[in-house]
Amino acid sequence: MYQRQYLRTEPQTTAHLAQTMSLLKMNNGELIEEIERILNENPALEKIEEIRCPQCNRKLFPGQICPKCSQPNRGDNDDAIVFLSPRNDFQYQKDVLTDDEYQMEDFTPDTVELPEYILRQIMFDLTDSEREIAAHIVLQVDEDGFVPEKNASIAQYFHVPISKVELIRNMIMHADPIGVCATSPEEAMIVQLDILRETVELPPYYNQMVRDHIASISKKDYKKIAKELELPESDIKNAVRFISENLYPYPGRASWGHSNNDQATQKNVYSNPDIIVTYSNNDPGQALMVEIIIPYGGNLRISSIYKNALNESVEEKREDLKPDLDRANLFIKCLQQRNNTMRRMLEKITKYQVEFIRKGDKFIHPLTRADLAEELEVHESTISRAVANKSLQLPDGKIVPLSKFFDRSLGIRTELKEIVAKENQNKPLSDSKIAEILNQKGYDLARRTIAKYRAMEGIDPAYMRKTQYNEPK
DNA sequence: CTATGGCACGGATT
DNA sequence: AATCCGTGCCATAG
Repeated sequence: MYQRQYLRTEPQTTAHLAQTMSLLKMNNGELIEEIERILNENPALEKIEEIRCPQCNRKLFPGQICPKCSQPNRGDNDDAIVFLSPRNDFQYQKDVLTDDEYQMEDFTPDTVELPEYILRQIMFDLTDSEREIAAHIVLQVDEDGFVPEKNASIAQYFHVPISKVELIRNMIMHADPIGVCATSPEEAMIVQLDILRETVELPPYYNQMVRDHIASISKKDYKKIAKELELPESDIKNAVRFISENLYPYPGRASWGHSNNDQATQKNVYSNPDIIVTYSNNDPGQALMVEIIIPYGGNLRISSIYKNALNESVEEKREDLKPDLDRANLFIKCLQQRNNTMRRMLEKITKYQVEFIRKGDKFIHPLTRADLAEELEVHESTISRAVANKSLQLPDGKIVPLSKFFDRSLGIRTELKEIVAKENQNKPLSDSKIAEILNQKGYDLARRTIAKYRAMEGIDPAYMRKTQYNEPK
């Protein structure tokens, strides 16, 4: 049985190989576009609307996991059940920015293109007159991602009720980047919280903290907040950590704090994930469910009409039809290939990184694409492509690039963050001191490297951390 | 003199 | 072959 699977994954022809490779490096957003393109262009391929299991072709309800095919994978991996999920209730935006684009250093939100980018996402849900209003709002967006003009004044300008403007602005704010065109950082962050709530449970007081206490948060005056909300200070600290890790006050910049350390929050990418990891039954004690989202609206098939046409047609016409048929066949095969590779890869990754998924950044194991390639008996570049551009949602709701699983320094960086968080604010640790501590813990690192990690995490140098404390203004 | 950031080199990774 | 990453050296600021 091992044999059979091996044969199925091994490409047979060069055309097969080339197409599989190009499909492999696409994320779901791109894949949808590609499928649409092929559907339009090739009459031999058709889409059937009901959802079927991509492996055994059994009919499924929307969102249902194939009961048959999720089972066999269980044997070789107790920690995670990896399966392909043919959801079509997932709305993908075609032009979401991939993680890599967010990470690119020279990527700056382009003030010319951002408005268009936003408009395209909401265009189809609006009437003509509403589009005009939306355009008016979006075109005013400043480089931080805000539109300060009040709804009331916009309403007056267009002679429409305020509620209508509110509705439209709300739609804009829910588009990517989330919170864009809000009037203030607070408003943007509230919207981001709402969106996060769709996948994660959050205490209700988070909203209040964002709305009323941003000033105190940036001053690190947790006591004041704790007092006003009548909550223990530890809760507040957790909340602040969550807020600073998951929300970004300037939707146009997509980063916290000042522009010089853009790297700091690159991990917060809001787009639809290609893979979703959850605990089965939402119980952290149970196995991980790894859901690889496959974005067909239904399955792809060779069109039966086309098949009949081919059989009934005369000899010379058959010559014309054959290439289409072959291409369609090939495409379907390549998609299966892609799915299979993704599944095999995810099985290994999740097994190897269970601790990281369950317990957090600190427990990440070192892993290189080369190792994985060897184990799966595929070429390194196959893994590279399979990892590229994909995003994965962790059980806690965070969406991270799949490449995070290969981050060599993440473990050390979180260790570093903890050290800094615990340090005495009056005598901050210098880089060399931190290096010493880390060396004692068994990490072999140079002082210079600490400085780099600090910058990555957006932590200020020691002298800055000191003065910050007793300087209110 | 100490702490830190910029530049650049070489080895590993993709 | 291109890119990323850790590190050493040096200039600068306090």
